Amino acid sequence: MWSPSETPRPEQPTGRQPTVLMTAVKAGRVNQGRVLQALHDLGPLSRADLARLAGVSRATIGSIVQPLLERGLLAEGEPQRGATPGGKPARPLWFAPDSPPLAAVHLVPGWVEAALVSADGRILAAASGRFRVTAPAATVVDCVVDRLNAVLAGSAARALGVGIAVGGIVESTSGTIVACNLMPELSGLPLGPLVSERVDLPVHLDLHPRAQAIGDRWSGPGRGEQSFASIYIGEAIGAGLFLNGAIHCGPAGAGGEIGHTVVDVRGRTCRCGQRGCWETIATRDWLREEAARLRLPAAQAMTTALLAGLSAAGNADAKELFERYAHNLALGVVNLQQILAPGLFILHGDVIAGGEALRGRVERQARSQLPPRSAAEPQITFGSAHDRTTLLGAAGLVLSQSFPLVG
Amino acid sequence: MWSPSETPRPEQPTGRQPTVLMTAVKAGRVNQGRVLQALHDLGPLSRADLARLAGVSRATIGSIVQPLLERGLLAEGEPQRGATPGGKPARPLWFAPDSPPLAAVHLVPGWVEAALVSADGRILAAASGRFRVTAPAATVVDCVVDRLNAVLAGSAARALGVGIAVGGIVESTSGTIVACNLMPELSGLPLGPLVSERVDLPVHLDLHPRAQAIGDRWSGPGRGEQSFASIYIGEAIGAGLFLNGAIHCGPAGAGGEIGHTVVDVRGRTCRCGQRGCWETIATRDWLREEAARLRLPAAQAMTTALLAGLSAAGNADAKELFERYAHNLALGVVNLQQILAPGLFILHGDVIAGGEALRGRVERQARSQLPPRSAAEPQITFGSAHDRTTLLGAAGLVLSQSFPLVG
DNA sequence: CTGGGTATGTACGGGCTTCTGACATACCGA
DNA sequence: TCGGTATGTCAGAAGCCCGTACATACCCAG
Repeated sequence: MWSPSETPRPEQPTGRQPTVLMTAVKAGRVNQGRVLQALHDLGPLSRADLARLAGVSRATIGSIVQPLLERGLLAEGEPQRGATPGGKPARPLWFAPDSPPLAAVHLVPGWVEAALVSADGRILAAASGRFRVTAPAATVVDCVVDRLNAVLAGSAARALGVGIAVGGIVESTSGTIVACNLMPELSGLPLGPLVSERVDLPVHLDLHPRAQAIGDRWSGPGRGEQSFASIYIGEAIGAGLFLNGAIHCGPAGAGGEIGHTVVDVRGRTCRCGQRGCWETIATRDWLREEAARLRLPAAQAMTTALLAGLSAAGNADAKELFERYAHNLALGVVNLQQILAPGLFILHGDVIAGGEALRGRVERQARSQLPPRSAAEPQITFGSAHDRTTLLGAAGLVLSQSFPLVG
Repeated sequence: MWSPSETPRPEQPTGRQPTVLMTAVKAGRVNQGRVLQALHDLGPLSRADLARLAGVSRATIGSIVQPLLERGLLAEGEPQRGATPGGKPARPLWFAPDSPPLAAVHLVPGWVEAALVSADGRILAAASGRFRVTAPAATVVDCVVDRLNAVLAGSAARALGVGIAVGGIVESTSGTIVACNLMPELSGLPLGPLVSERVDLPVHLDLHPRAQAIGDRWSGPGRGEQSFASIYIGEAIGAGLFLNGAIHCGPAGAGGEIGHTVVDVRGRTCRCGQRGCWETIATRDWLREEAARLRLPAAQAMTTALLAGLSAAGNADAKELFERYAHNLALGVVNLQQILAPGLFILHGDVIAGGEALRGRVERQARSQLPPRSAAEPQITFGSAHDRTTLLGAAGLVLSQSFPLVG
């Protein structure tokens, strides 16, 4: 039961994308999505609150919310007194504790993690497993389905669907892994349909940084934000761009390859073949090389946490390197801000260990590098340390697909 | 009668953006916009064609189109025989020759151009004027209104509205010019409301590169494209980003400042204070400096056309510089492609004079700099030489605002 | 000249959604 | 016990899209 929910119509007179019209029922789904989003953004709200928020009548909100209550996705909380005396107390709406859960998978080279997530973002069950990077595709699929079945077994209610986040290049419309540098066996694998058939649930496949961005939006620092960039800085660098209320996705799932934007055209050669990619000066590898050059202690095991410690302890070389690393990180942020002006940048991965010392430095650097005329100063935030964001985002993929926010 | 058409609701419980819901009538407007877009993309189409294109019944298209016919925006053409024999000949729909026109203004330092544009993108009348860059704001407003009245007088039908494209930083929601480096007198000027009051028409103000992108979309190489970047390369560099069927606009109208993204962090200092902005190696100024360094003939008046000529004539230095310039241009394109993957890049401004020789070089350079795994190779196109695109785009602003394509 | 075939445009009822106004409900305080 | 106030709901109306059926217009074969 493979269901990308929007199968492209088979034949079009021209080669371009079809013109798609708005329908009453589509409008209804969009509105349901907007209400869910508002609840996620602002916490439990009564129908009256939602009506004021959207500028519509309470009756309208009632009719939008009704199907969600009947499906068991939402539930009414205890009546609560408002600030003003008098009046009927409002019954806040919130995600039902026993709502149909969402299944999520995070697949990276050699490792897979599956989880069952409640609609309000709590992880109900989790299971993970390792596999050989060189394992054949079938083994990987088995591993994914195994872990998925393990977490699905823990729930009496049938899950709404499965979201899969993959590190690599994917085509989300067909659910196919186009390429995966570190697991070449998976290239061309239609993982979405395969898993969908085995677990008999709709499956949504997408890029890891994009899922991460959705996770930030649903239950991270991006909550309630209209635009932000969610950047992963680890062995590689990628970004999920949330722009004007929707995750950005180029043709065939491209985009977000911010790690391979050139910032130092005469710099060192990147493994992608280009010179001076951001990755060459902003990943841990760069940090360790520079640390070794400066003969810092434990250079080969250098982390942002260690460096922050050395810097705070007064090591001049470490201090300089720390500042330079912040500068390098800020470079990519600044470029993105100039182009898209998301305003908010949520950093994940290795940098998080650098803590407030690093965050503040990056933010200061970024702001000083931007022209003062910029209306809103960009804000830098770190994701949470125990990084379940991607997993939550994978779950959010299911909701995003079920309730599209934009027509 | 200032009308940004979507005045934000006055008071919200929270500080964030309001939740906005979909309405039947909104859906109707969106569908009207989609139909107009399809017509603009594909030329005159019958109702049956449109129905097939959108996958809906002919009756639906009929009801969508009816109000547009009654408003005089569209008209039925002569019955035309289809390819197959038999059947009632289709009556193609197209923009009415006597449809209500759109007014457009292009305002740059020292110069203003106004035009009356028909709905199908023909320029019906034009007027331009100069003013001193240091002139007070009132003078500039007078100049704009004068030229506007001049072109408006030529039409019996009342115009739908006025679109104004401004080189500078604007806030489109309030119609205010936030800052304008080369005309500091205009900073903070609420040009939109001022003009709207004087000509008694709704006015839509936006950034020059964004208007340019809309122009490309409505009547340029971007026609029918879902995503592309429209880049202006002149004394400065700016970009309008058309992403997934909508023009991208950051908070307060920010974004698109691609000229000040860093590509050569150890390069020369930009006037913005940063080092190695794309502008420092991709504008005409760089070209002339390098030409002078190489002692090329007419270095101080060097243009891409001249350089292309010298290169074709066999001048080795010119050839090398030409290639290097193409490389520099490609740098920005590649970065944008990595981040957003628009797939299509429409270049305007000085570079156009470089002709196919330059276009081909930039495209080749860009493709060679991108990893081969990229699904779709980026395409480079030049705008038309007699560049009326911005003016047409300013007119398109009016339509875009009247018929939003995305709910 | 006539009738079959085909494709276009339109009329009508049905379903879905939101909007408006009115009504029942629930709590507070006098 | 009775106003005052805020919440949630019900019924009717309006707007939009959808499916079907019907009138229209043309070609072509006989």
